[in-house]
Amino acid sequence: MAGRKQFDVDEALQRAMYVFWRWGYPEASIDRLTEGTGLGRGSLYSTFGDKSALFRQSLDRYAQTYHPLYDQALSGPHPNPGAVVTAYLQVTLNRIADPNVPDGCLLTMSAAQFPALDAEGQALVRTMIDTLRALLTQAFLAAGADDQEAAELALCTLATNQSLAVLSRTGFSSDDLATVATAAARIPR
Amino acid sequence: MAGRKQFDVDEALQRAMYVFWRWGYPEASIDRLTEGTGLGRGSLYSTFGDKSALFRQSLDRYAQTYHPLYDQALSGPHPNPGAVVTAYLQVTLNRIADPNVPDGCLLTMSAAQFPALDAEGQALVRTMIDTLRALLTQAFLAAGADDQEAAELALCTLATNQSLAVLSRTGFSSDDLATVATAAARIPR
DNA sequence: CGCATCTTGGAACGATCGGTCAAAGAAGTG
DNA sequence: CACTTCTTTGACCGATCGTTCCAAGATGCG
Repeated sequence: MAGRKQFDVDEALQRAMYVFWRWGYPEASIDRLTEGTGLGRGSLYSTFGDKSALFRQSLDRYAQTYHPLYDQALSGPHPNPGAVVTAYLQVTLNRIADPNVPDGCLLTMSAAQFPALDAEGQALVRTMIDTLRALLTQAFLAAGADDQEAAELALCTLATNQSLAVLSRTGFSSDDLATVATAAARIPR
Repeated sequence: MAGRKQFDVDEALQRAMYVFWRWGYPEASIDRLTEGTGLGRGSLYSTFGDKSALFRQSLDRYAQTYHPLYDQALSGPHPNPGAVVTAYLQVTLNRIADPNVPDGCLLTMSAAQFPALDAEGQALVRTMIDTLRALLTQAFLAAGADDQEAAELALCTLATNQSLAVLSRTGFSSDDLATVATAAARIPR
């Protein structure tokens, strides 16, 4: 049962990402990862390296998949922190369509578990948040905000996104999430 | 080295709470709990029961300690979601004074790791969040908001608190936290 | 076909997990 | 002092952790 790879690396990485997303790094055991990906232990290790490396590749894939949604959501004429609701509800709809997609946000969950990550994981999470913050700041600058406004709006967008992620983890309804996001949209500049 | 209890139960519970707070439930190993509390395994188990029971007692203690800060922060004439900054910065100041106090918020961290908790832990976290939500709603009703406003402001306060907790986990500065909280305070009713 | 190359599944490793238990010793009571 | 009661310490349990490794088998090439 071997010879050439019998699975799609990208698809396996996506499934591994879901496992980390759902369970968090500490509870994403190798057994859960092998079960979630359908790969054997040997394939998993030879393809992605150890658990920490797989986690970092999952974070990378996550950013590549979901960060563009921010640009999209904030590219309108009057971007505001509540615009993340667009991106967020898109993910929510994805989740309803595909029950494999967990609640919340992998990056936010990883940030919450920060002390439980190893040094490399912590460094990557910090970098990703800094990158996202810079990306959001650029979006608000592009929309005409001055430096201070852009910095503040970027921070509030980040904060709104994180709270939506945490709220959804404990089963708050889409209506509640939308309420929070639209309230954030009313923050006056 | 025995006879009568040689430690203060309340103090031990407080230290155990810090361990869960810092590491999260899955990474709060019994070894870390014994080290953090200074108790032996036998004392820990005979006093508090198993790990899950100790976690729930830690959550209870957390609520008893920190939920009154919300009442305090929102008891003024014009409460708003940003008023949580008062409570939050108080905790931050506590943390600076006592380095044992971890970053973030135990309840928010537990919510983020929701799927990693057992059934009893999940039920307790949900109950605590519902209780907090009701508590906040009451505070806004008492301040003269109508039902819909009170519900919305309570939700936003909860959301702001959660984002402050997550942001602080990755080392965001007190200034950044204050920016988020004061922005939330400007949400118009 | 013969051979080298690679993948696969699963056995096995030491470490650590949560949890239990018994021996040892301190305190209270008479 | 004798005796009971309770706490503490640390060894120990089976299960699971992350990781390594190898035999078995499938593929591609000459």
